[in-house]
Amino acid sequence: MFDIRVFKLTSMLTDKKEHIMNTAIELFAEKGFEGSSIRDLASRADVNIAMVNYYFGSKDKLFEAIVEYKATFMRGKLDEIASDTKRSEIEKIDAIIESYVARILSQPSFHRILYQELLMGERETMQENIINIFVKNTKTLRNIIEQGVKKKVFKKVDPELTMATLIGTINQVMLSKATCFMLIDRKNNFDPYTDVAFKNRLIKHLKQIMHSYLLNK
Amino acid sequence: MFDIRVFKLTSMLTDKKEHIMNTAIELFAEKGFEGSSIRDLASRADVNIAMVNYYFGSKDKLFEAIVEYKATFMRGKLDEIASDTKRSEIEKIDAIIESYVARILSQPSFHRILYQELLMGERETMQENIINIFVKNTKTLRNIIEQGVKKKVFKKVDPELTMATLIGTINQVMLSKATCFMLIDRKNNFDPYTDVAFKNRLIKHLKQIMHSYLLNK
DNA sequence: TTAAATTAATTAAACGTTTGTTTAATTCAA
DNA sequence: TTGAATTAAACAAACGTTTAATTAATTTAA
Repeated sequence: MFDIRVFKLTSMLTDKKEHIMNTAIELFAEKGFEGSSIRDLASRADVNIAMVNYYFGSKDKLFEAIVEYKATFMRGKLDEIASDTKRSEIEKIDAIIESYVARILSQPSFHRILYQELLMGERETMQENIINIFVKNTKTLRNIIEQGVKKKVFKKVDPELTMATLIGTINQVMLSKATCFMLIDRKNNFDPYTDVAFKNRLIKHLKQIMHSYLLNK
Repeated sequence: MFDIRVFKLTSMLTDKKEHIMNTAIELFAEKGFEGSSIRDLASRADVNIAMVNYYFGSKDKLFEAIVEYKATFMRGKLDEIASDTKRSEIEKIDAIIESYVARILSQPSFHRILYQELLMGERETMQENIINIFVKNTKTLRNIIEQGVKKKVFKKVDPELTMATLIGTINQVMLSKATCFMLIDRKNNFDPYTDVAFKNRLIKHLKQIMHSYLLNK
């Protein structure tokens, strides 16, 4: 009984904070961090303006809290794939492609915020935090490619720019609907974030291009 | 004598407008459009605050003027390559890679602004203008790939996502130093926008990956 | 060519909003 | 009764923009 009530309180408390953060993610993804106001956020989240500062201290700290909060979703999966001894190098690449595409599709707004922030030169401390999220994943991916090259199942490729191709291709179509529509034939009611056929098409393309580029034949 | 004075006046007038625009490009690239204030811009450009509105009408129209002003630099070259009958399809791809990399390196700040804007959902009319800049180039590139596929010198690839790979790879390393440093080994005093060795490395990688993916062997 | 009239460029100051943040009072739950 | 949660109101600062006055340049007229 007591436990339940404590749990309920904590849960509700967290709920409200999380609700603000999730609303902020959507808002920032739409209008950018600078383009979003706390009043706008409070209105959307249906909370008082003062609550944002009450919970997070400031607008900047709200952003940091979001990164901290969502970053955990991004860790783990890649290392799991990398350390799987049953998979070959190219199978690991395939698994990473599927995992990375799925991840972005599950958190498209958050992903856009991260790259919006990376595109800005300002707020260096924020940049450092965001970069740290990627750096680990980057190293893991590079190790797989370098291992494949060493084993001579991969050609002698440029590991770093190969990663740029992999990540860059996905970002190019996933970061904005505008660029996506630019590239593929624009159709009514088409949403790259929810369209399953497009997801599979993207995965297929990435696997094909990586196979033909990486594999020694 | 009279002619010289008229020329000088016109030149200086344009100079001042251009000076404001060029300063704005640098500022927007650093802090984003929303993150930059007119006071900041006026201070950097060493002009009075009112001059921005005097010349351009508003902050939004200044942005439109910048796009209009710089967009001309981006047209022409691609069509020239595409319509060259002396070049084969793969030679055209190679030429486009070199041209596109060179173009971004010559206007890195402007290019960042374009993509910052694409990443935002807001300001739809601006988005349309920017998209129109890319759409034409995109079609030209797609035609070349589709032509290569038809002639069976290229494999049956996904033309649209192949473009995404080409453009996405370049953007991934060129749009922000942060992502660039993330991928390649970070060195002191390294600047991807001016480093000639890095430019050649990127071009080499793109050619290799496109050759191995596109060409029927 | 020169003086007056006209137009353009430039300025400092102020405009009304909106911004992020804080306060002080109040409601709520423990 | 204590402390946390919530509120409406107000804060100063910064925002894009406008104004009205001044300077500079150009055109017009004598």
